[in-house]
Amino acid sequence: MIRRLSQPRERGIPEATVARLPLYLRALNGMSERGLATVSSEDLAHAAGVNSAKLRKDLSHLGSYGTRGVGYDVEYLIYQISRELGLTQDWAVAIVGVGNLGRALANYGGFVSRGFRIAALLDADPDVVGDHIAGLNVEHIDELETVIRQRGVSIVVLATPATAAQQVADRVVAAGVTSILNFAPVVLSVPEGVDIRKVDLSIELQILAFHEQRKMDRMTGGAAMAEEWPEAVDL
Amino acid sequence: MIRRLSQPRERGIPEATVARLPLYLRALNGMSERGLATVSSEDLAHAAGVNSAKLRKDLSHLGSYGTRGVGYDVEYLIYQISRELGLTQDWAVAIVGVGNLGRALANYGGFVSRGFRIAALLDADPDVVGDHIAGLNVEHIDELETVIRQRGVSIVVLATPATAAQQVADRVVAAGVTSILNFAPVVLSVPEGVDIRKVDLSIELQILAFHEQRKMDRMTGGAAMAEEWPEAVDL
DNA sequence: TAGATTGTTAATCGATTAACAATC
DNA sequence: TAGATTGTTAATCGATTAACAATC
Repeated sequence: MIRRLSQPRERGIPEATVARLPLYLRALNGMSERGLATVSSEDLAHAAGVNSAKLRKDLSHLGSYGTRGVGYDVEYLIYQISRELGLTQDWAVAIVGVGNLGRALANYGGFVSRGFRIAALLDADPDVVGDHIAGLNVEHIDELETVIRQRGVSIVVLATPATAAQQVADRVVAAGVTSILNFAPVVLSVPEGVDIRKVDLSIELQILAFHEQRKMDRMTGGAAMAEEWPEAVDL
Repeated sequence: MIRRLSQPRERGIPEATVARLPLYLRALNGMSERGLATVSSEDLAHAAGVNSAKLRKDLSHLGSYGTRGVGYDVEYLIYQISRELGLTQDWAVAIVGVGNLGRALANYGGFVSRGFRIAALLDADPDVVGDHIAGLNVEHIDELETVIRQRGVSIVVLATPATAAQQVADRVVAAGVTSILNFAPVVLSVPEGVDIRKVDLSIELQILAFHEQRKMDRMTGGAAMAEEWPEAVDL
C-alpha cells in the first residue's frame, strides 16, 4: 500500500483547511477574551485575514456549528476547532538542540500554550547540559530515547545544527515519534507515516527577495536584466 | 485597480514554484561543494525532496537550462536560480526585536548567507540597546526610520512581542519597506503591495497535533470521540 | 546510432470564490 | 414577517503528475 507522506484526509478535512484552523482559533480566543459571545463569518474571516467564503467552507468541513442569521457561538467554535486540532489533549514536546534557537523556542510563550507542554530540553554539548532554561533542566542527548519513552513525548522539535538533524531524526523515529518540527535547513529522510513540518528562515527570506526584486523591476520600468550567463563568471 | 496581496506572476512564475526554488538552490549548493558538474532532474529532485516531474516543470518556468540526455550544469543552474530569486544582489535586512528569537535570528548562519546582510538590530528596551550581538550594535527603535533610509533596508524581520508588531509594521511601511518577515503571532494589516511572510511556531505545532491525533485515532481503532459539546462545560 | 534525459502536454486533482437557497 | 447570515453549489483557477516526443 503506497501512501504519500502528508496524508490529507481521514474524516475528510483538506490540508489547506487544517493549516488555517489555528488562525481561526487564535482570532476566536482574542474575541473570547474581549467577551464576544457570537461572531459572523464576515468578522471572524476579517480577523483571521481570509475571506468569508473560505472561512465558511473551512468550517463546514468540521460540521454545522453556526446559526443562520446569527453567526457562530465563540466559545462553542473554540471548543470544536480545539477538539479537531487535538488540543483538548496534552502533547508532550521535546526540544533537541539548545542553542540560540532552542532557547528562544523554550521561552516562546505560544509553545506552552493550550495543548502543548515542553517535556524535555536536550543537547549534546556538556557545557549546556545542566543549564536551567524556561524552568527546565537541559539533559544530555544520550537520554533521548529514555526521555521520549518515559515522558510520552509525541512531538519533537529539532533545533540542532544541520549536520546533526538527520541523525537525531533517525533516533527519535526509532523511539516511536511520528511528528517532527524541523528548524534545521536540511531535507530530512524519514519513513512513511512520519509527519515533518519544516520552518526555514532563509527560505522565507529568499521568497521575499524574489517579490522585492519584482517590485523593483516594476519601479525601474522593468529594466531588462541580463538574461545570459555572464561571460566573466568562472565555471 | 484591485490586486490581491501576493501577486503570483510577473514573468509568470507560479507562487508554488517560487517557494521551491530555494530548496533546489540549497541542494545544488551542496552538490557544487561536493564537486558535481552536472545533475539529472531525478537526482536533484530526490535531494530536494520533490518528484522529478515537478522539478522539471518548475525549472521550465525559468527557461530551458538543461541539456537533454545529460542533465543540468550545477553552477549554471545555481546562477540562474539565484538570479531569479534576486540573490545576485545584496539585500539589507533589519531585525526588530532582540529578545531570544531576535538573537537567534541574528546568529543564524543561513541569514547572513548569500544575498542577505543584517544591516541593523533594533529594540525598544534600554537594557538591550547597546548590546553587541553577532558583531552588531543593538540600536534604539527610535532610530528605525533613519536606519531604514540611510542603510537602504528593504526587508524587515519582526521578532517583537505580539503587542508591538502592528505598530512597528506601520512604521516600517511608512518608511517605505515593502517586505516583512513576521514572527509575531498576529495577523498584520498592511497596505496593498506590501509582502508579508509569516512564521508561526504554534501554528506549526497545532498542525502536527492534528495529524498526530489522527494517527492515534487510527491505532486505537478510530475510537469515536465525543462529537457533542460536553454538558459540563460552562458557556 | 542507442541510450539518456529534458521540456511539454494533457489529464487529474485540490483549492478558491461568488452566488444564493436555506433558515434562523 | 423582514433581515441577516449560514452552508452548499458550481464555476474557476492553480498545482500536480504521468507520459512521451524531442533531442542531446
